[in-house]
Amino acid sequence: MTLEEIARLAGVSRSTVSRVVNGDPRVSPAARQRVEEVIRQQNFHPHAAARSLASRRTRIVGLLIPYAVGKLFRDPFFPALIEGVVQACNEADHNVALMMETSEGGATSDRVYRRVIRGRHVDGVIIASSVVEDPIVARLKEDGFPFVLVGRHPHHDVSFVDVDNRGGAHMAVTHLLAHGRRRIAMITGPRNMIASIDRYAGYVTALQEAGHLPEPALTVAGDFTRRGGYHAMQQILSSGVELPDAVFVASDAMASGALQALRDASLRVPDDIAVIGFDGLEETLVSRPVLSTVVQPIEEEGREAVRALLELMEHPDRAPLQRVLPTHLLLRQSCGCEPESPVHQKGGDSLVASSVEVATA
Amino acid sequence: MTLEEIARLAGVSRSTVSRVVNGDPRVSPAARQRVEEVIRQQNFHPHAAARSLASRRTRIVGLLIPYAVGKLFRDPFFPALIEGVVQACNEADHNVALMMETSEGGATSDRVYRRVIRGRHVDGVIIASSVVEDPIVARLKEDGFPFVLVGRHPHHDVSFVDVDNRGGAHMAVTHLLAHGRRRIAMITGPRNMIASIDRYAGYVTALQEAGHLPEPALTVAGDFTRRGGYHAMQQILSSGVELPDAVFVASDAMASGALQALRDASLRVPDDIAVIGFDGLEETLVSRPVLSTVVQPIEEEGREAVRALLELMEHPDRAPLQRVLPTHLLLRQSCGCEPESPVHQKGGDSLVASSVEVATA
DNA sequence: TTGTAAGCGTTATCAT
DNA sequence: ATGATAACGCTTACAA
Repeated sequence: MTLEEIARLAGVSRSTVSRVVNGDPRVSPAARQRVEEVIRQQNFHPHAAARSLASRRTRIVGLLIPYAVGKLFRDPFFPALIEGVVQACNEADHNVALMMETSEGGATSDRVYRRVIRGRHVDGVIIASSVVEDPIVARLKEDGFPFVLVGRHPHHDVSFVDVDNRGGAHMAVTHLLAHGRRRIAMITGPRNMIASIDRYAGYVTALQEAGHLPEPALTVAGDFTRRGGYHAMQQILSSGVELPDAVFVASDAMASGALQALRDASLRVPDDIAVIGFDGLEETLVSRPVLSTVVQPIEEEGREAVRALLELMEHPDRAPLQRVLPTHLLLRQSCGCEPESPVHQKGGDSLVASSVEVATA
Repeated sequence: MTLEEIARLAGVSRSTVSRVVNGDPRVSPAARQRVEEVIRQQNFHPHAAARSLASRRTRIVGLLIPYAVGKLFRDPFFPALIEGVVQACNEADHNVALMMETSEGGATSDRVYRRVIRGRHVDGVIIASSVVEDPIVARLKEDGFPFVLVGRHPHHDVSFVDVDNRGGAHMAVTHLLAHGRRRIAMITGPRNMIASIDRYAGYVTALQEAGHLPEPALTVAGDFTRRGGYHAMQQILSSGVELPDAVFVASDAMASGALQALRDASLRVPDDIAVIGFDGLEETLVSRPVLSTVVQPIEEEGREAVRALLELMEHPDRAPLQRVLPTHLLLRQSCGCEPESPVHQKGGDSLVASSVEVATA
């Protein structure tokens, strides 16, 4: 079934059918109705490749998971991001192509890049969770290919959507200080990820504003996994220096591991050590005590990335779009805000969308 | 840059360039070399849409996440499956399009279906985690469109890749019986998912073989989430009947919740109640006590689904391909096999690929 | 081994 | 408002 056949059956020309399909207003109501009827009868749908070839756009958005963050792909962060991206794409009648660099050393990377980007398989690309100085950025810029980063980029001339990592971290640490905590440790993410760096920066700033200096032995890098958080916490506990009375952890998964390590060390949370995490994903919020955390709007970030990309594709020489979404504190047991209770908290139900407001569940 | 221009620069015809690009052997070494040189110089890559239009294949595989399982998408099961799918696609120089039904009632569903399937946007589809009698199956069959289910289907005429859910469950319950447990409860997954049904069947069979009858109050359905497992366990504990001495849980996420509920109820695992989960995903294995579980090869399942689909696309009228991958037991603390230890276990490191062999970490 | 030429099913431009 | 007609960039018989 092709446009041509529909045209014949409806007694009009190919062009008219094309106009109907594409919602062009320059069609008489009579013709439109006849064509639509035939289309329905024949259950016709235009051929994607033919369309792309003629219109020079695929209506496909690429979602690239760089190799560097592939190991984190099992973290619920990515499903959340994907959901947001797909949702926005569905609304805009676009498709999503998932690009993952599955082997190291850039072998797959290069093949995928050539096939997908240079082969014009997609109209634009969203890069999930960028690492510092990812070479793909330079390559895309050079090729003049529309792209949006999830996670900010130091250069002023690239588009990105980010969450306020620094502000969120700052709020969390300031909150711990308000609880009277003075020796605040931090478990960061991988050092090559910008989000890690920003969260650390917020931690440092908050301490400095309170007249404290971050102590090197109290900052340990994890890898965003639960196990990484466990080991990082152990490392802090066994560092030989005076124990901290609080710890800010750069992801909920790591915070969950840290809680485990504290339990294994017979330390009470929040009595001995208060804990605040980062993410606010439902999946990782359930813990004993219930985790206080910095909530970031991941799905919204995905949606926003698509919106930005579509705009960039529409107006290729528009100035770079840079949007930072607010984070907010969700205060519960692990920081000492809520009393212990034997029932599960409904995390996420009372979240509000503001960077300064503090929600209590 | 087009084939035509490459041809001109290399002093050959369009066809020759096409042959070189597609690895056709009918090209003289001299010509091939010249063409390859020009292609490299110009950094040329064939236009995907033009290729698809002429060859009538897109080299795109659709990965469909039905709406019914969308809520489970945050479970690490899906990232694992996706990784397997993408990996196999990369190897075969195919792309993967992610299709999710993001709104209920089949609205998005229908739009996505028409656009992607009928618009020949993809050459075939992998359906992730099928529910009982998903209408999409009938539709794909009717359209004669190549597809593979992840998770078995009762009909003999559809292709699928599955894991041995029933056998895995059977092993787990039999193992609990071998530990001398007699009142074995089960927390199942959603009742409309075939995997849930199969795991329950394995549980029932194992009990029956041992001369026990499954007790209704000891079987509760969860939703595959941690919170669901928590509540299901609570329900079992408060059902009024004699407490079980073991519980088989249909997913590790739920098992993790169940462990929490047991801890909150001051019951000791495995002393008072032994627990075995299902999944074997690294992410959910970390717990106190370390979880014994049925390991299923999810990534491999994804890879295998792609292989089956590619074969089906190659030979459209081949008989349906049905492949069931083995599961195996990973025995650790929660069933009573390993002594308690304060350090984290390295889950997944010692896994073996056999349905009967029992691995101890 | 190489080239010629006819599609593939649309969109887009230009008349009418 | 409608219809010819020329792209779009490639694959694929078929011919040489």
